[in-house]
Amino acid sequence: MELSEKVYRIVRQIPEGRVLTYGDVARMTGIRSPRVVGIFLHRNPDPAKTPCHRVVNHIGKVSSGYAFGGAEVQKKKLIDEGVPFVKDRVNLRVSLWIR
DNA sequence: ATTAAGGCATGAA
DNA sequence: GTTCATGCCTTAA
Repeated sequence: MELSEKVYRIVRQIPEGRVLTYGDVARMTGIRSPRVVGIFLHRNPDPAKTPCHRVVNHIGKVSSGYAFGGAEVQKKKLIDEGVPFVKDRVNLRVSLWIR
């Protein structure tokens, strides 16, 4: 199985209103580099099954390039799901999905 | 089967 | 808050 599928699996398991960082996803998938995760999410995103909009960088800000249409959409979706945005940033302490 | 290139987030000072 | 440097995986020929 390609690691990319693993990444998507994890992302799919992210509950609504919660987010993860690329680094966390990388660790869960066993990838040694978080950048690969970002590449996967940007390259082969499955809009219907892969909520890549729930993946943000370790600062809580949405990463560059959004497969669904734009970072604004991603931000809006997150807010819509109940993720509090504070000045274009998410409170990872609160919204970060833990296991 | 191998080589080559591309593209992205993290950590530390 | 900023800047610098790094490694890794996928796809294509």
